[in-house]
Amino acid sequence: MSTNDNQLPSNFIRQIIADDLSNNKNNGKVVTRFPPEPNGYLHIGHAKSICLNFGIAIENNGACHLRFDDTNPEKESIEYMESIKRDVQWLGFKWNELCHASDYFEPLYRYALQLIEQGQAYVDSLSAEQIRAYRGTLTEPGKASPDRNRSVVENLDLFKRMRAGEFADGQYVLRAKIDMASPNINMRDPAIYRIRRVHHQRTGNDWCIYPMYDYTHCISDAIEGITHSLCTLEFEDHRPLYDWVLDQLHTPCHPQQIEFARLQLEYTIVSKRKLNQLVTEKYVNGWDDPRMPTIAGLRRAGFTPKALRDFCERIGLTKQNSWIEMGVLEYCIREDLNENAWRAMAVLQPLRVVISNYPEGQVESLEISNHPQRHELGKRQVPFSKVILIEQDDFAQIPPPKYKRLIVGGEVRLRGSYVIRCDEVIKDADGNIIELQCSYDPETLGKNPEGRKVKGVIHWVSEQQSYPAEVRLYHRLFNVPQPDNEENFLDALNPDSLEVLTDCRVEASLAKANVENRYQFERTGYFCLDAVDSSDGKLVFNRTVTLREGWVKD
RNA sequence: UGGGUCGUCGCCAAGCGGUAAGGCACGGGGUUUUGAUCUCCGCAUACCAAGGUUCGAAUCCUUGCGACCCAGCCA
Repeated sequence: MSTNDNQLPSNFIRQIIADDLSNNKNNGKVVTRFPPEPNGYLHIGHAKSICLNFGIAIENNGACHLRFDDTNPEKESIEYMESIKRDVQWLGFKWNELCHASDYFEPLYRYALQLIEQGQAYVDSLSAEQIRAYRGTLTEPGKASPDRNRSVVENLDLFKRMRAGEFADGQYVLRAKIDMASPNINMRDPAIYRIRRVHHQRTGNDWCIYPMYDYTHCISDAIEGITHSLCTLEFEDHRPLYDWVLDQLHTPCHPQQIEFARLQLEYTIVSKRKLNQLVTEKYVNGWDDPRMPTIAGLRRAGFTPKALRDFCERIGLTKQNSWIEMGVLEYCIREDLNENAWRAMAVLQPLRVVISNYPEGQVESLEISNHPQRHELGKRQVPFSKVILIEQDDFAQIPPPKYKRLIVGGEVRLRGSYVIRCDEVIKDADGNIIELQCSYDPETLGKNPEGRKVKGVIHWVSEQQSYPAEVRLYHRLFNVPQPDNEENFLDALNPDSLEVLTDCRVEASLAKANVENRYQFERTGYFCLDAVDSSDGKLVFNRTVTLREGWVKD
């Protein structure tokens, strides 16, 4: 699909690519890559990168690779790889090639030999602590390791023996020989290979040395013919090293690294380490807990791929560190769901209403539209009877100002049904309201009553013809806009982020609800069936997002 | 004077020397059998600050100020 790019919002990366194309750089090709390390689940910050990389490729008739940056087997797993593939596909993207940094372990090794032969890499016997001490500080230059001038022959021998497994983990490291006095600390002879006897999820025990990110990433990009290597701002300082490696090795192509600001969303975190901690220490129920900002969590909560893609386009792309308000994400999902979700009625906290003048035992089938604007979505039958359930909040003995729901002696419209009047409140011995005695106006089905205006409309279900359900209301996971800035982000956790309602009743049509569908429970929000905890006999709904609130009672 | 990057509305963000787009949020009208949706209107004489160049500066120059990133054998 090619896109008319003057319809897409301009951003600095689109401009760079347009310029490159007009200069026929890379022979007019655009190849990008999304390169996650498989050490956790993807989150909404990754969604931004996915939409960027795949989007750029689609817009320019180019290609985008999914590449696993799997050079640190200690933290990586097949489970994470599978989840990443699933999430990228669910977001609606197809990779042109599925790659792994580990596919290149052999060429990477040969390139390292070349660097050594060129006198641009050496085997160092300093310990990690010593290397840190030799590196200097932000304001002071580093100093050379005693091994820095080891001969090429000796370096070659040692590096080959590193690979052969003759040395213990940590005993040696291969370092690029650049500049120990560079003001850019990344250029002070960075380590590019370490000895680590760890089973690799793909290469097994073939290797006991593993290449480091800075050395691997640029070469992987070059091998794959990537034209634009898009990454986040913290790698700006690494670009000189990215370019240095490729310059020494004379690779067939030299991709351009371009950095952009990572997504920061208010009231949430996108640090993999911290998300991992929430899961392993059971602050949430897994990576796909609907409160998590992971793709899996958002999916389970009922977010749609379309809404997430729209969000990623709306937030823009710059080099400015910025915080996106939750309102933007909520707007995106509401916009999609408002248009596409089927309407239904569900009473979350039921209050029994007996319609005294309605015939005992009669059940009427009312036909109600599945969508108020999109009539092509059809209608459904909703049973009405003498005893119905309404929301406790929709009745008030002492109404707050501007209240337009049910009050004693007042009238209200039952959505898609009749107008009822509340005649009497029934209470138990403790004074709790347990039932309302109401009467209905048989002349008000499908038409307004004569001579009076009924302002309020409330939802309802028939007591007998409704189904029990559990409804989970999710609130923000954190109480502060920027939990990452707290001393301890766990202190900012919202203890009430999960609210479980177990006495809900949903209209009959929802008994056939399926996981793929999204529903608007009229007047309360957007919901979907929980993909994990629902079963044939049990309905569990997750609230994706509330409806926009135009009126909030005190 | 360690290096790198960034400062345009409450939050994002266009703008690339010709006189401040757009979105979200917010406020106010209208429609509505969802306090939803939809719709109309309003919302920066002003672009971190101060100088300078120019007929003309958010855009160019100078000097300040502020914020973020970097001292893993993580990515």
